[in-house]
Amino acid sequence: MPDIKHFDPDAALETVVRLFWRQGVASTGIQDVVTATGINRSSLYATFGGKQELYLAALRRYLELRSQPMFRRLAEDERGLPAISEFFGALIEARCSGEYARWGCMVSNAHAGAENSDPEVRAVLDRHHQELRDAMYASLVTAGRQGQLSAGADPGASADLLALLAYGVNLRSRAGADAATLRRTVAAALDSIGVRAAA
Amino acid sequence: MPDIKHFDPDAALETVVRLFWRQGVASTGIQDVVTATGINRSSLYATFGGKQELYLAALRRYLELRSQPMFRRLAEDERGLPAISEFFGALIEARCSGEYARWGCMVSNAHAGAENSDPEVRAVLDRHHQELRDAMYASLVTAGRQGQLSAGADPGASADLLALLAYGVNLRSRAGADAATLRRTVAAALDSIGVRAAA
DNA sequence: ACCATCCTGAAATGAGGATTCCAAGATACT
DNA sequence: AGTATCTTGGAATCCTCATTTCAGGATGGT
Repeated sequence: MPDIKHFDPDAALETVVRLFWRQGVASTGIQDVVTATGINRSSLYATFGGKQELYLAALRRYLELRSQPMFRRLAEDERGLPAISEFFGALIEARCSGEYARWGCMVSNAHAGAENSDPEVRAVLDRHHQELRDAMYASLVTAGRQGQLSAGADPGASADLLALLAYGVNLRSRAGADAATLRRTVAAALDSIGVRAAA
Repeated sequence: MPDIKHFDPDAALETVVRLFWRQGVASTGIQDVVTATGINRSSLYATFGGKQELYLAALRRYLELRSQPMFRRLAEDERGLPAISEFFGALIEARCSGEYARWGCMVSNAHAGAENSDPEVRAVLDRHHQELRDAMYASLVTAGRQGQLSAGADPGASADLLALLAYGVNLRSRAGADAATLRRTVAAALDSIGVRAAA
């Protein structure tokens, strides 16, 4: 009976993700969204609700479609330290070159803004951190099983360390950090965790 | 001949630092500044210029009065690894409890926002990073002179790593990260750099 | 062909944003 | 005391913000 939507909500939300990702929620107006998506204001509000709900939907989409696939791949990779090395390699590549260069990570960016005081946003942030850390942990346990870890290394603390390192990479890359330096830093971190010359 | 200022620009700027630090520049209005400082709009603009100049002045003040003293203390401390450990201890303490708990670091926060596209802001960010890294490096060289570093450790790469770790601590603490976990993570990082049981 | 139902476009709303203007007040030197 | 010079308070400006409203258009089941 009713009329049908004249646009694809999924494609629209992807466009919104990129807007909020690059500029942050506080610096992005609804007008920017209207212009970028080509959707009318009314349809926008009818489909997604207000700006806060739109941001939340975009943040959740980022977590699900951008972060979690990387986490899963890392956690399920059976190679141990090389998997972690590859994870960081891909991260630095994505942060420093290509379409999203210098955008940082949408979730990391959310940590620093005023949006993190919203409980629902905070929940996404915590979930992101938990899953990142857990993926690191799983990969480190795999590495340990294969004798890749140095004697004193604690997988739990190392997972925390590597997770925090990822946030550091995300932040500094947004301000123009050199990819080669970031790679060298990550290599040193992995080298200090693993048995010498394992990474 | 002229009338004299009826307020203390230095105290006012300190108030502004705290506003921008906590809420970010995009979420802080000039009205907020007027209310918090008690200064009139006209005097504000006559003294500091517009919002962007005010933010820059606040950011530079933060770097000079909050960051640099910590960096200097670290660089000049002759104890080596214990100095680095103490630096992170004080950092985590400041980020997780007391007056500025959950505010993060104003410079780290600036990395994630849209303000980082301003070249003058970017310059402050780069300067902050350079000085943080250099202080770490100096302290690591001191540690190396005293035989506190493990055989394969490279002071340069380790300095990069610890600097990025600090950004991670700043970010995650703003989203409510547990102080004990952060301490444990830092301890593990230092442990992996130093000779066993040195930190 | 009808019509209830939803979608769309553009304008309207009202709050809040940064910035400027100006009259009135305060200052310190002559 | 007079006056040039600066500060101050508060209103005024103009723009952008998020959100709502509503008339008209499109849809698909009957």
